[in-house]
Amino acid sequence: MVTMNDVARAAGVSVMTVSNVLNGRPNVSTPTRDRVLEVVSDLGYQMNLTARHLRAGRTDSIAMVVPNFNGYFGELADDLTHLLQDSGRHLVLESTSARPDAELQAFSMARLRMHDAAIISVSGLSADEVARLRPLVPVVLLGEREMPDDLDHLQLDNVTGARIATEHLISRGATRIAMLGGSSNPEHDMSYRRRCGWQEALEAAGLEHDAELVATLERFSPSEAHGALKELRARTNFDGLFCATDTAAQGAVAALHDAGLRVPEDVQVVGFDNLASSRFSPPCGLTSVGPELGELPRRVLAMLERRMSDPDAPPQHVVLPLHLFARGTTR
Amino acid sequence: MVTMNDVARAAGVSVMTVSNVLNGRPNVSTPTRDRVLEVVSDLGYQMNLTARHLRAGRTDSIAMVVPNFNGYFGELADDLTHLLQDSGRHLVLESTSARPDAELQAFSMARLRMHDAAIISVSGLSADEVARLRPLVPVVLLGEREMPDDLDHLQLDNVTGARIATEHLISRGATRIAMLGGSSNPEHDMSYRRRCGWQEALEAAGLEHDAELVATLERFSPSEAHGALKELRARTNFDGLFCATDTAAQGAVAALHDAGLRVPEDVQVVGFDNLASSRFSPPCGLTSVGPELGELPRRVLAMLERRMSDPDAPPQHVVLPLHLFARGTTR
DNA sequence: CTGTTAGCGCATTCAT
DNA sequence: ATGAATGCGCTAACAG
Repeated sequence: MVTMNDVARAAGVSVMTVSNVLNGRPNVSTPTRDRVLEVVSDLGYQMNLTARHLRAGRTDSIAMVVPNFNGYFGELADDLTHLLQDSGRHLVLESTSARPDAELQAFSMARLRMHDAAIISVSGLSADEVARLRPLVPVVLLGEREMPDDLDHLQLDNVTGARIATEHLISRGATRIAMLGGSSNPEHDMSYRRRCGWQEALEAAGLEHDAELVATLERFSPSEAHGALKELRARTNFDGLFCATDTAAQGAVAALHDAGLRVPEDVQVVGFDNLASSRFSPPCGLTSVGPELGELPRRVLAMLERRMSDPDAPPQHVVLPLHLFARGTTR
Repeated sequence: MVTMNDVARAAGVSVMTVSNVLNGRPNVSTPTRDRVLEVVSDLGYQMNLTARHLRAGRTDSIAMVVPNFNGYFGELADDLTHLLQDSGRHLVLESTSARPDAELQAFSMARLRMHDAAIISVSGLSADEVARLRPLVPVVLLGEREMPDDLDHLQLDNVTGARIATEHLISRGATRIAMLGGSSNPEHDMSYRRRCGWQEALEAAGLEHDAELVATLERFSPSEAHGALKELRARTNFDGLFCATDTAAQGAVAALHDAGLRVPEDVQVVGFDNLASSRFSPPCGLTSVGPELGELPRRVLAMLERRMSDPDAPPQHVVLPLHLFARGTTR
C-alpha cells in the first residue's frame, strides 16, 4: 500500500508538501508540484480518505438513509445527486437496517458520522435514536412520523393531499370510493394520515367510508397491492380507488385490468407521490397527488444547507403542499 | 464530542477495556462490562467508525457504484441489501460522478477504499481507472463494457437476450419490428449489443432491419423514450417494438397509446431487464427478457464473496443467460 | 515556499 | 482480567 510518505520520499519532499499539492493549496512552486504529481501518477498513489477524514473531520459526502432504494426514494436520491453535482459534495445512500435490533441500530447511527450531514427517512426509527444524532451531524428528517421538535423535519401534507385525491374522484363522478394502503392505526403514520384525508372527503360529500372499503398494505409494492386489491374486490364493489402510493397504484391498476374492469370507465384510480414514472405509467399516465415537480429535492437541500451553515439555527418544520396531477386513470 | 477516552475515565478503566467491551471480546469480567456499558449509555457515547476503520482496516460495508439509483440498479440494490441482511455487512450506494472530470474520478475511486469491497457498474468508467482499484479492494464489475481481464466481471448475455426478444415478436406474428434504444456505435456497449441481437433475429427471419427502424436513447427514461417513440412513429410504421430496457418500454407503451394504437393488437412490445415492476406494469404486464428471478443478486454476491475470501483467486468472467417472460404486451 | 511537530480516535501487541 | 505504549495515514499550526 503506497502512502503519502512513500510519495514524499520518492519526490524528495516532505509529506506536507505532497498534501499541499494534492489539496490544491497555494504556496507550492510549479516545479515541485509537477514532480510530486508525476510521482503520484508513477506510484499509482491514492489518498486514504479515511485518514483524511479522521484528521480533517470532513468527507464532502452526505448520507441519505432510506428504507429501500427503488421507487420514491430512488427518484429523490437521483434528483438530489443532480442538485449536488457542482457543489463538491456527493450523496451516499444507506438503507435503514431492516431489523430494529438495538445494537445494529446503534452502529447504523454511528455510521452517519462518517458523513458531513444526513438526510434521514424516519420510517423505521425511534425518536430518541434520532435525537442522539443531532449534536453529531447536521440532520434533516424526512417523513410522516412525529419526531423531536428540535430537529429539522420535512413532510408532505398527507391529510390534505389524500382529501384532494378523493375529492377529485368524487368530482369525476365516483360514488363509492375504496382505499388501498390505508390504516386506522395512528402508529402507521403515513397510512393513517392518508386514510384520514380520504375519510374527510367522503364525509364532506356524504359518501360511505366504512372499514370494508379499506385494504391495508405493509410494503406498498405493486405485487402486494395486486393481491390486496383482488381481496378487496372479492369483498365489495367500488367505482373509485384512492391508493396510498403510486407504487401500490401500479399493482392495483394491473389487478383491475385482470378482473376485466376498465380504468377509468369502470373504476377511476388516483395515486399518491406523483412519481416521475407515473407520468408515463401505461396506458396513459396515473392520476396522482404530490409536490410540484422538483420541489421536494429542492426543499430538502435548502434545509440541509441551512443547517450545515448554521448548526445553531432554530429548528425548521416544513409541510410541503400537494397538488393534483390529473392523468389517464381518472375521467 | 465524547470519545472512548472519556468513557474509560468515567468508568475508571483503560480505553482498552472499553474497546474490549464494545467489540464483545472475551476476557472482561461481568461487573466491569456492566459498568462500562452503563457509562456508554449515560454519556451517549457513539463509536467513531472512521477511527476504527483507520486502525482496524475494516468497515463491514460494501460499496455499490451505479450511474443512477432508481430503476434497474435500485431493484438490484434492494435485493442485495436483503441478501446481506444477516451477514454483518451492509450495502452503501454511491453514484458514479456524472462528469468524467479526471480529478473527481480519482476521488471517486479513492472513496471506494472506505469500504471492504465494491460492486461497480462500469457504465461511465474507463478501463484503467478501474484497473487501479484492483489491488486496493475486492471488486466485482457489472455491465456490458469491455474491461481488464484480471477483474471479476458479471454481465448479461445481451446479444442472445435481444435475439430471444425479437424472435418472440416474430413468432407472435409481428412482421416489421422497430427497436427503441439501439445504437450502431460499438462504444455504446449495451445499446450496440442489444441492437446486434435484434438484427440477428431479423436477418434470420428475412425481415428488414434498416437504420430507419432504430431510435437511439441516452438516458433510457420513460420520458425520453416517450418522445423518441413519437419521432420514430412519424418516420415509419411497425407492428413490433423491441425496447432496450423495461424503463424505456414504459414510456414507449404510453406513447403508443397516445397515438391511438392498441398494445398488443396493433403493436406488440418486448422490453429488456425483466424488472420486478414490469410484472405489474399496467395494464397487464410487460413482456421482457431478463435473468431468472433473484439470479442476478445471488450471482453478484457469490462472486464478491469468493473474491473477498481469496484475493488471489483467478479472475472470473460470468455471462448470465436470459429468458423470456411473456406477458400482456405480446399476443 | 517548505519542513517539523503533534495528534485525530481507535485497536494491536505485549506487559502485568 | 486489565493496562501502557505505539502507530494507522493524514493535516492544522506553526517554524524556518
